[in-house]
Amino acid sequence: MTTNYSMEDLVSLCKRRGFIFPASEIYGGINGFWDYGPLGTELKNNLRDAWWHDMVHCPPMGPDGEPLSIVGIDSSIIQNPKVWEASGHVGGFNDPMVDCRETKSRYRADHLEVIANANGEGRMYAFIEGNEESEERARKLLAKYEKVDALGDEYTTSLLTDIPTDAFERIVGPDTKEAGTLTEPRQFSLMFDTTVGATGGEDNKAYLRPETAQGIFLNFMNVVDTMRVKVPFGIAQIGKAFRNEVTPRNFIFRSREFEQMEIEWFCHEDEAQQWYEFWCDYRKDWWQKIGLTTENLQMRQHDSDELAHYAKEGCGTFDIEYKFPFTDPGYGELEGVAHRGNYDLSRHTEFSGKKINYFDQQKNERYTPHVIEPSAGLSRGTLALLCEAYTPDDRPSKVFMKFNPRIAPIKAAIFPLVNKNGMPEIATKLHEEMRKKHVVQYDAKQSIGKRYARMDEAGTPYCFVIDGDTLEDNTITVRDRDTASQERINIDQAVAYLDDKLIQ
RNA sequence: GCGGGUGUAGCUCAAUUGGUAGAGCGUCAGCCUUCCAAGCUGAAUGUCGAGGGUUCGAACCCCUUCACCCGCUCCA
Repeated sequence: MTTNYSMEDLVSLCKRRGFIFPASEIYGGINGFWDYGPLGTELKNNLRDAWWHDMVHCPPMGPDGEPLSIVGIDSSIIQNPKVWEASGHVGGFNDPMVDCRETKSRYRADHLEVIANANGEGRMYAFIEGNEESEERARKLLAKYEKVDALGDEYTTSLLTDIPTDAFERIVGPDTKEAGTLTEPRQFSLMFDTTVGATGGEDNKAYLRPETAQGIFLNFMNVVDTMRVKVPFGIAQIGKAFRNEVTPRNFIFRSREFEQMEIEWFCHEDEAQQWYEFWCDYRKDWWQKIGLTTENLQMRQHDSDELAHYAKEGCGTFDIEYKFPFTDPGYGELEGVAHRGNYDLSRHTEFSGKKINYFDQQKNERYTPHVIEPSAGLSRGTLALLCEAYTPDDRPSKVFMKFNPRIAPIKAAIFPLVNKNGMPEIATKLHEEMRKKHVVQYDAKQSIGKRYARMDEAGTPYCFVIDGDTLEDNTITVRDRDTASQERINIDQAVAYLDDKLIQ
């Protein structure tokens, strides 16, 4: 299936119908931030609640036929800054980067070396550390520049980071022939920092979490000590995370403030592989269950060179990817299932000096559990649901949102066919009854066709209409969003009818 | 961060060679309407993305800036 609409069409509908707006729009917006409108909030909350229900309150059956044990937490966005040193986010991801103005290439400053004559005068040639081809090229160019056949000992290499910045104009980049094209090393901090306390100052610097996972690791012992859980078990958390992405792009797909739904599944090292496979399969099934179609989903194993620092060992990372309009025919990450080993718990043990492990009484064994992490994007999931639902059609609205009823922002609408002759009274009564259990809307304005069309764009799966016959025989019509077909049911059965349709 | 493009009403878009903005749809109100944006009448909404400059005069030309889109780069 190839996408038959553009992302701009979807963005336009989201704006028009109150799903998603640009953040601080009246001030010209702000790059990488978005606000959820009334319908977008309902949609996102429905996805969030479905996940929480299916993972925490009613988790799946494990391989042994017993339900999994998963508990939830909600940790603080700001933690002690040492957390991010232990996690590897400070240091590992604060790499200074160097850009080449000529070739537009970007390099990590600490991965570049420079070769020059020992007195440090004249041109210097940069190359990529550990890359023979690159180094050879630099040596050749330097030899040519110095007009020598071979470089002797008087030519030495040094780290780019040791070169004073006023000498950069004499450096030739790894992929260019001109000197002075490299920028000064610039810090790319992908974490937002902030200041705790009213007095401010560098000593009070803290970070907005770049992932919710660490909050779970921090509370591992608290949960073990209070919840009577036994390994294997999981801790789930949903919440905001913040990353200073270099290039926010593609609507809410890559934004700087986003929401994650993460489970850290703690297990014994010997069982990690088995659980890893379990979670890969289960999580893909779950996305299908929530309404994404098979042909738009794919599983992709990470190559070894793209693995995160915490996933270097163990069985790697699987991405569950969705075919978004802007990635089509490719796919974009929706959820990553990573084997984090015992990296995080070990690091926190090391950095905090506190005991973080698990004692298995039956086996009489104390160990640091391994972790399988199904980490899903709530924002990205919401976007995938919007993309999946967007259905161009020849009906009056030209498009309708084919949400799975379970996650639809509005479950049903109640209309009097005509706004008189006793119909509004009956419709109002039905609306008041239905809204006690479900998100429903009442609409009596304008023609019935317009009202159906409005609900089509909002993705409301059912419309109940009170008409002339209702006055005679107590029946109403139900109109199905996807087919526009109608059936008659007794008004007394309307609530049960909707209940039934929403249980899936 | 780089290159290209775009920015006019809630949405989609017009506005001749620079002469202080329009349409369709939507929204709202009234009438009318017994099942798919119907009909009639009427209404509201824009500092033309923002700031500066050139000009007698700028939506239009120039500069700066912001946001969005596409391609690089990045994406723990």
